[in-house]
Parts: sequence; structure tokens; C-alpha cells
Amino acid sequence: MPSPIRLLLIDDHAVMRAGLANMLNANPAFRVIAGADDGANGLALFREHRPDVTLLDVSMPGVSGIECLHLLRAEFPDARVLMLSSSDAEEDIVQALEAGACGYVTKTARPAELTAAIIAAHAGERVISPALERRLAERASGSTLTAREIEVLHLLRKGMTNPDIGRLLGISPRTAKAHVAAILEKLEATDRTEAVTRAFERGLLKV
Amino acid sequence: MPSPIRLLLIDDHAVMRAGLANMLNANPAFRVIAGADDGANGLALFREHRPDVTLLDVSMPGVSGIECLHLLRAEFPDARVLMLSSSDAEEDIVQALEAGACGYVTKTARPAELTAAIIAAHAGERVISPALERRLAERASGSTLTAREIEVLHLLRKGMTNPDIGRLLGISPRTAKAHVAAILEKLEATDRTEAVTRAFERGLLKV
DNA sequence: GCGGTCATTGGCCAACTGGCCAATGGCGGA
DNA sequence: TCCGCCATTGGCCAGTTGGCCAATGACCGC
Repeated sequence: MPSPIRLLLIDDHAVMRAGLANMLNANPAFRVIAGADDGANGLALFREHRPDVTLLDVSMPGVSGIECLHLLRAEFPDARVLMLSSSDAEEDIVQALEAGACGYVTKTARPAELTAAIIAAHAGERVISPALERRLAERASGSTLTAREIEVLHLLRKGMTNPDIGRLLGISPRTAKAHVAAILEKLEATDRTEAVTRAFERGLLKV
Repeated sequence: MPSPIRLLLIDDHAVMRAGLANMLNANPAFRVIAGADDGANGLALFREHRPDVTLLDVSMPGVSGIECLHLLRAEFPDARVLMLSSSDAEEDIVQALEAGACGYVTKTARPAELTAAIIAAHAGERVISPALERRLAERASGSTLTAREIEVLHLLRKGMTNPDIGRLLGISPRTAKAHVAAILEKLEATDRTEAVTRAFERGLLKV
């Protein structure tokens, strides 16, 4: 038998880490060599252990999963990272794949799917669960917010008025209004309140 | 040694269930006797196995964790249920405890905390992790929305105007406005958009 | 270099918003 | 029974909103 695939787990849920470690170590094909509860630690442990595959949780306090992925890939372009997520927000998925993740598995996946995904990731393949592909397709039909619009969106959620936004961004209230209008259209919302709701639903905004 | 505590796991995350089962079964004090991925199945399995302690995930599709808890306690008032959650939204916690949960553990808790909580729950004690108690204290200072206000909140998130809300609820736009005003004050928001954001943050609204 | 996207700004207007005042009827707990 | 909370509604007003029209300069990829 070939030597086991060496795994690094990065997830702020200690219970999940312990559970995953137990489960994966029970399979001789894998060996969990380290676990981190945060992106920064994860990065440090990666440098130290150079795992074959890293399982990275998307949502973490501090350095988020996506940020961590960016940092990791910047430093180790051939790192094999499999994103693990409890959310199926399209935004996360798209960002993860764009940032070079080898795959994206939701925690609702059956254990066998996870092990299969790990093996595939180790082999350098890209794996995405079927349910996620459907979501990606949806995405294609939807529009993407520009950086500026995202910025405005974050002010919107705080209840800022167009004049407020203008002041904060150093632009005219008119322009703020134009951005808001663009946001409304792209998110298919009738007003800023619904826009914020939809942004939460799409994962553009996080709780 | 006493006989192991018989556990039922209800969590829509199969990976988490498998991981937890592996981890807990490794401890002779516990025995995981069944796992469900959904409230309805969980209830059925409870009837069948009558576990000593049930670990119940808060957020699940279909019958939510809180609903499941209600149903479970209605049928088996002395069921020992430990809520397990990835969210630390105060609303969930409060609702869970009010619905009769023996405890509330977030998935970021260390495994030892979880096992301690299970043992405590089995003994009929109530356990809440320290971090959560702090949140509950916060809650005390905050105000609670009335049923009507919650109803209005759900319309607000959809981007409805006061006239819209009035029409839908069969009341005057003035009254809708009064409810919105009450919501704004209670959520400490300056406008409906911020109110929706805060509602998401507090767990009053779910994605 | 040209066309496309993006950020920027202007005017006009009907509608909606949130704040402030005040009042009534119902229902449940002390 | 009385108090307090809740749902209900009204008027008034300055401020904000979103829709519609149109325009400019910057930057990017083909």
C-alpha cells in the first residue's frame, strides 16, 4: 500500500477537527498530521509540515478561510487545498475556486464523498460536488458587483443614507445613489433593505 | 464501570456526525446508537431508541433544530437534549434554553467541553459554556420583539414599504409604521435597512 | 485605437421614511 | 379591579429614496 496522504485540518470548530481527525485516521489511506483553529496557525503549520492535502474551513474568525487560501497559494502555488464549508453560499464557492482551491465540499456531504474528494485533490484533480455545480450555474446568470459596489454595500448594511455614503467615500450623494441603483438592479432588489437581505443570502455579506 | 451513555446525534452535516460518532465511540463512557440528518428522522429515531442524551444541531433544513427540540420535549418531557451549534446567535441560544434544552455547546468548544457537557446533561444538569453566558447577559439588556414585530420584520427584509406591510397584514400603513418604529428602537437601528442587518446578526432572521 | 465597462455627477419628481405629538380598545398579570 | 403592555390609527413635516433622462473622463482588453 502506498504511504498515507498527509492531511492538515484548518477549522475553528474544535469538535469538527477532532471528529474529522478520528474519522480520517481510521482510514489507513490518510494521516492527519496537524490541526489549526485559525488561518494564521494553519499557515504556520503548513510551512512546518507541508501536508499533501489541506482541508480548510471557509468561515473562520480572524483570517478567513478564503484569505487563508490566498495566502497559502501565494506562498505555495502547488498546495492542494480542499475547502470544507457548512455554508453553500455561492459567493464563497466561487471565491474559493477562483483562489485556486482544488475542491469545495459542504459538511453535509457523506463521508465517502469527502474521502473521495481528498483523494482526487491529492491527485491534482478538481472536484466539486454535484449540488455545487448547479449553484455555480446559477451564478453565471447572476451579475457580479464591482469592487466599489461591494464597498457601498457594506455601508448600506449599516443603515447609511446616500449622503452619508457620499461623505464617507468622498463622492457626491448622486454617485452614491448611482452605486446603490446598480446594486439594486444586480441583486434584483426593489430597495436597499431587500438588497441587504439578498446580499446576506448570497454570501456577499456575512453576519 | 457504569454502562455507557447512549447517544443520538441529529445534525445535517454528515461529516460532523461521522466525526462525532468516531470521537465519542472512542470513549467507553459513550455509545452513539443512532444518527439522523434531519429533525423528522431524529424524532423517529428517538422514539425507537430512547437515547440517554440527544445531541441536536440548531440549524437544519426542514424541521429546524429548535422546532425539533420543541417536538421532542412535547412528546418526551424528560428528554435530555444538548444543543450543538455552529452559530452563537443569541436568539438561537435563548430559544433553545427556553424550549428546554439541557445545554448549548458551540462547535468551537474543545472536545473535552463537549464530553463534560454530555455527562452533565445526562446527570440532568444544565450546562452553558462561559462564552454563551456572556451573550445571555447581553440579551438581558436588549429588548425582545413582540410576535407582531417579528412578523413585520420578515416583511421588512423583503423590501416591503409601510403601505405594503399594511396591505399584507390588513392594517393601516400608520400601524405598520408604528411597528417598524418599535423595531428600529429595539434593534437600535436608524432605519429599516440597518434593522434587517441587526436582525441577521442577532439570529432573528436567518439566511 | 476603439469599444466596453466603471466611476462620476447633474436635474426633476412622486413616493416613502422616520420623528414627534396624541389617543383608543383589549388583554393579562398583580 | 387597576396598571401596564400591546396593537391600532391619525396628522404634520423635513429628509431620503428610487426612477428616468443624460453626460464625462479613465482604464482595459481586443
